[in-house]
Amino acid sequence: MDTYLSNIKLEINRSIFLKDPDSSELGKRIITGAISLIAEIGFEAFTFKKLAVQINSTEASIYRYFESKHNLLVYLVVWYWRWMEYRLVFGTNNIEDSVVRLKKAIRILTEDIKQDSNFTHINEKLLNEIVIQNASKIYFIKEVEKENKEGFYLPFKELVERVSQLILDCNKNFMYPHMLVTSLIEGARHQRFFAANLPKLTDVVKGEDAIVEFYSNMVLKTILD
Amino acid sequence: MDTYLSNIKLEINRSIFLKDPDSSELGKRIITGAISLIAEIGFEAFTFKKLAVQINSTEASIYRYFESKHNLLVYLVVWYWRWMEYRLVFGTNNIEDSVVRLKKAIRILTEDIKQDSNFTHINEKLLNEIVIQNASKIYFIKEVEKENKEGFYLPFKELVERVSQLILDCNKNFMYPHMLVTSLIEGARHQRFFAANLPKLTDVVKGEDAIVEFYSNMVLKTILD
DNA sequence: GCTAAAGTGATAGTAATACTATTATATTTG
DNA sequence: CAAATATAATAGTATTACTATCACTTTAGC
Repeated sequence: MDTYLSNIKLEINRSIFLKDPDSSELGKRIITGAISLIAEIGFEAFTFKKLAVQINSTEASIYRYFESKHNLLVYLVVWYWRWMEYRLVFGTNNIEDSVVRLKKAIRILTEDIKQDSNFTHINEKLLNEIVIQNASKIYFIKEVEKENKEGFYLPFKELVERVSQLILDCNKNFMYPHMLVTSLIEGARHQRFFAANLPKLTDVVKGEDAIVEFYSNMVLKTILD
Repeated sequence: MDTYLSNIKLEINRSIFLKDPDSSELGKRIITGAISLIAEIGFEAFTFKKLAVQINSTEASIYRYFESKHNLLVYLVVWYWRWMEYRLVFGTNNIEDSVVRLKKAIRILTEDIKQDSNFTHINEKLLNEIVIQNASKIYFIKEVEKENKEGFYLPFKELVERVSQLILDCNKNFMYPHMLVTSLIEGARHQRFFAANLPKLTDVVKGEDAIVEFYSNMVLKTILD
């Protein structure tokens, strides 16, 4: 198991929030509370009013941090991708062999998430569940172009670009690295959702992690001749 | 180009609607109008009130067909997967060679959608856009278990099962056919969305259809040794 | 051709949602 | 200690996602 640095603060694009939730005690309670409440009742039923009750604050106070519940979700998803990128860079550092490095990267991106205690007010396991169910809701909207211009998808794009480079390190002639990486990252999360909720749509194998196994195999066979 | 049968009626699970929209003139106007309005303003901004104005009817009348806008979306998506299955069965019929048949199936599932005039009140090109942006919203919800029991996801599951069988026809030992098929079907639609809105997440190649090419190659390399 | 039933339209109403605005009271900072 | 800032408390608004009622019209069965 890798050991990470303690007390990292991940940088989040300032246009996502009105006031940095990481800059105050209330801000952190908003994030902690939002993660637990969205995981519990789902994003559709989640409201700032309910969150305010849960964290003993008020709707108006939460609106000083985020202009909408949509933007709060964007914040959580963006934080998640920055965290993934951090895990990826940390976990693939100093691996010389490009294929070994890519395999490690795929494992990091597709494995099940356990608790990570480096970011005290964020429950990564619950956040992972939230991302699995809701990540695509931040871009499958009419306002995608506008939010793209504001940089909301940059962390995801940068993660995809980084992994694409790892693929090109293995086969510099491979033509579709980005397609492969997005298929891998989104696909793996969907498989976890299907395994838990719609098992006929996936192939659950007892014991070892079929999802990591499947995507490792898929990527390597696709890029190598 | 294949020629299909005319005037097919696709069977839709009765629990999705209150009254079959295919059984009346108003019902068909609701479907036609919903497709054009959702494509235009997006599912989030879409309301029965706005739809009523567009089709010169009333909110209450639409509620006699669908109990919620969510269920109307389910209807559209379910219709789409039944239509895809129809295209698949029709298009792979009488192909003896299992690899040739699978390649044809992949093309049918991943190619860009042109107009299909067999279902007069449904604009398949617009419906395809709606499915690309909104299909996952019918299952990424807290009520997934309940809606699964009502059979809302059956058409998608049956399509996935059918393609999984085509894969097993090529390699009966392949362990993860469902994972591969869902990665393929969802992935191809996401790539089209990325190509149009977030091009850094995909690899657009001018001229031929990179998406069909990529997924054909991915599937065949993954299943064959 | 009449009656009953079903379909549709018109209108009204409600609880909840997603905010905005205002004022008062704490807390922090210089 | 004063000034600025953060938060709480409260109220209010437009919209949404429905539900309910009643009247009118079309259709179907006898």
